[in-house]
Amino acid sequence: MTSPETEAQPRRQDTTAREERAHRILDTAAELILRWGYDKTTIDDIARSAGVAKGTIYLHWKSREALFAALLRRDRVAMLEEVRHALVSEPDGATPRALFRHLALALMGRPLVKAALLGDTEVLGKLIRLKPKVQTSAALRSLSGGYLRTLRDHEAIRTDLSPVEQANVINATLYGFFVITPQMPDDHRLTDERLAELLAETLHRALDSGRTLSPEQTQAIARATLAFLDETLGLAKERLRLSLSTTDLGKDYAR
Amino acid sequence: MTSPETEAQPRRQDTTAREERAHRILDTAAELILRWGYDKTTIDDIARSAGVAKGTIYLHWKSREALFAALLRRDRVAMLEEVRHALVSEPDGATPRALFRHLALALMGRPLVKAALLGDTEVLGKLIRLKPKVQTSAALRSLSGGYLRTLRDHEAIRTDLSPVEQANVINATLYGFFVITPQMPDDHRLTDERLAELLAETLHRALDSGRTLSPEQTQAIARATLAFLDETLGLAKERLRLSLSTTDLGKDYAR
DNA sequence: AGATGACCAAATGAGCGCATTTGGTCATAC
DNA sequence: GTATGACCAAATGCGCTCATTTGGTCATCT
Repeated sequence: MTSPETEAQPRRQDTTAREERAHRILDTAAELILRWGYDKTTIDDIARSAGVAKGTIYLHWKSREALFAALLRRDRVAMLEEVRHALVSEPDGATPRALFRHLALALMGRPLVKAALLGDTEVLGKLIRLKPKVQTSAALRSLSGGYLRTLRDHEAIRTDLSPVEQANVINATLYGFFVITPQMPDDHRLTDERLAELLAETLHRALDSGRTLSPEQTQAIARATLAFLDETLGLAKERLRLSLSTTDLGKDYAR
Repeated sequence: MTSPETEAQPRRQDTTAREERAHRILDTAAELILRWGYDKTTIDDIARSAGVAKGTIYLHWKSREALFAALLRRDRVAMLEEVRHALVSEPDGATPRALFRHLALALMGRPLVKAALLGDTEVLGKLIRLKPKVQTSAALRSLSGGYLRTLRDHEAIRTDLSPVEQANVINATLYGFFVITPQMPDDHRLTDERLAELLAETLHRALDSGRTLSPEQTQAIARATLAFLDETLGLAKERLRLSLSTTDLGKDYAR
């Protein structure tokens, strides 16, 4: 017997090849959106550049918007993984400071994520212009939530500032460094590494409690930091999965 | 003898009344530009609201653009004077930290100066859109120049960061606090006073050398801080004077 | 002289028609 | 089942017109 439809997995041809194609399409989309911006990047362009027919793209995503959502999400996951990798290789261990530094550095190398964070209409065009709502995504929310509290509980950061105040400082500083960079006069421009270092140091000085931590506490902080990162990463991965799965061409991409 | 034209001052009627009228016009312009934005605020509107004829406005400024330049400059001078006043009344004396705090607070109360600083096209419209050049005005330049060096020389601020790096930190942080504020979710919003305090403290921690200064050094810092402020203020006043003098309807308003 | 507002050239903006493009579908081919 | 591209309704962009508005001037009045 051939047992035609009792397959657990709905048999689809070469799942790997499908995924590869999806990524190829996203690669092309990334290239085009960075060159021409969202508004001027058409599905036809992407299909042609990726060497597939237009219809094929709609076998992967239900709309143009969904494709770009997937693109953004993929980039975000890649960035977070990059951060995670750098963080575990960090000699000092996973300190908040190291987290900020690697996060900043990774962000600078991801123009798409950066554009999304800054709400850059130049690149993201109407994708943003029409919904400037959810920008401050769940990431920062959850950051100002759980992680900050944990750091406070361990007295790794100051307790004389409320979590809301600390979130403001973090947001503002992070944001400021990214907005100001491209518009500094040439003779004031620093390397990405230096900027990331300065940003991390500024936040460190702004928030650090200054007290010397016991090895146990340091360990706990490192664990919490990685846990926070993994949580964020997991969430981002889940979102990405939704954006890539064929079965579920969900219509919700709230960033 | 009536000595008709040997008067030293070219006799013009009631200089005071003229100035008052100029300010009344600027007041109306300020109100209108904040309500409707630069693009939608017409000379006719201003004239009508200020109770003068359109021609009269052109007795004060040679163009619409010149009028708004005067407006910006007047606001900047007022803001700097406000800062100066707050700074000399400061119990701690004129520390850089107090300077930043008062500057931030004053800035928050001056939507026009803030809009100019942030390049807010919503308010300033084409006035900015056409010349996004000179934005980072001479103020910040001279700040990163003379004043920072003085602070370094007195070892009031760290010497392990270059002036350029310090300028980046200051710019980014300042900028970040202002950009992020309006777009924070409601439950994360702080008062202007608290924000200014946080900003000043963040910069203080980021830049301060941490060493205890002798009374003489403190004095020197205070003097330098006030001197810097006065220098900036003097420059701003000079610019404003050019924007208000009838004799010289100069065409240069490079911010 | 100082102030005014009618006046004008230029800019702006709304509306319209038309050609092209674009996102998305689906009958067809493999 | 999978991929394709011809196909279509809708959107976009462009050129144009026409009416209104607007910045700026200047003859006139005070």
